[in-house]
Amino acid sequence: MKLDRQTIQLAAISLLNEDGLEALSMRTLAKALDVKAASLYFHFKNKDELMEGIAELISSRISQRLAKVENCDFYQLAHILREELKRVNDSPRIFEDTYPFTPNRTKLIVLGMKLMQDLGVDKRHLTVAGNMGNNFVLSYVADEQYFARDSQRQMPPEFAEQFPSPIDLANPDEAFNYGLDIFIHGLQATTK
Amino acid sequence: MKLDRQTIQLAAISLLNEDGLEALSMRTLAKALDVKAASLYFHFKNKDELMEGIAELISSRISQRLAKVENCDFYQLAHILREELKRVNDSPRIFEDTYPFTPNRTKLIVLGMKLMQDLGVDKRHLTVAGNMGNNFVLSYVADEQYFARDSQRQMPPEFAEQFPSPIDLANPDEAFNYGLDIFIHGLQATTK
DNA sequence: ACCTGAACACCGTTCAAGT
DNA sequence: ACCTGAACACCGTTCAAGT
Repeated sequence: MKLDRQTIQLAAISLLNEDGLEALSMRTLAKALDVKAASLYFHFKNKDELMEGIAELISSRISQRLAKVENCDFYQLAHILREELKRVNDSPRIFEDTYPFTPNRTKLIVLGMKLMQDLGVDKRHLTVAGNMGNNFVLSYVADEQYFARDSQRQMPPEFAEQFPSPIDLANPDEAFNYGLDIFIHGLQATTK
Repeated sequence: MKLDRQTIQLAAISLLNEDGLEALSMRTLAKALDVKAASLYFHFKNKDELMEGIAELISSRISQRLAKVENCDFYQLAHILREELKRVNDSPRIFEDTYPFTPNRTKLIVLGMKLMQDLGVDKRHLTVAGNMGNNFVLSYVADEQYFARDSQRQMPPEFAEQFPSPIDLANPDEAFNYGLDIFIHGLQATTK
């Protein structure tokens, strides 16, 4: 078997999409690649570095898609970010768990802050606002994937009664836009 | 040794505050309690149930504090939530990983939604807005605790240059209020 | 240069057995 | 009722050894 970092990362993503993060071990990954676990350590220093590579790979996909968008605004960034995160099961957890300043991720962070500046956000607030926007999308996708996984563990019935037919994760696109609106209007309201 | 769920949960919180979540195993916890790992399974079905108990314990602390506040508004809920989460290292991760509808947590969710309704949020939007508010505080505390842990792994210097002297996690209280303002003003702007 | 066998020090969990 | 010994099936990681 001829391994390289790319094929290992892609195999890892396949496993994630089948069984989720907790089923992804160096051993199951090796087995999927028809290789021994120790071999992976020739290509990655450790599991953390592999996870970092996955986050970076996803970030590069996002960068590539963004490059094709002209006059990209913050809405489009948020939507593309969400879409690409959704393509990899448990990606929000992976992003939370890894070092964020790899090349393509840094590009995204810088772009996000630039687009916020275009929205009128003061320079002193950029890091907080950027973090908050990032956290919003990550948490949103995490909730979506959690919801998709356990259609069982829902709200207890007495609870559900109180909030009938809401715009919720059953209407995920609408709900995402609503959340995004809150954030963007909030940004603008606090900069005026 | 006379064990019960409370003492086990408190010992677990102590370990979290010393070495963080990844150092908390059933075995290290048992050792801290001067007992064997198998004993813990008399009191908790499994590790997940223990984690759920910890989240519920933190939620009960929050409930107790809130009970003493008269005319509680959404700001105060957010601040007390943040403060109590900060008392337990890696608590945001624990909240994300566990079933949310335990008794005291459910009380907090219902209260949060009520306070949002007071703010003028439409009933149809309550679940999304509630989730978003919850995610905001959890992510914020997670970032604070991450920042406090690795004072090393900072922004790379070329990056830091672009954003001089921001209101960021080095001014955590100010930054939290700024983020909270964004959220609340955004809520109000999208309900008008 | 790239992969493996074999080991090390861990995990969560179960369950018959002890008191 | 409450705890333990001993085991099972896993982890991530290392490293001498193979090709």
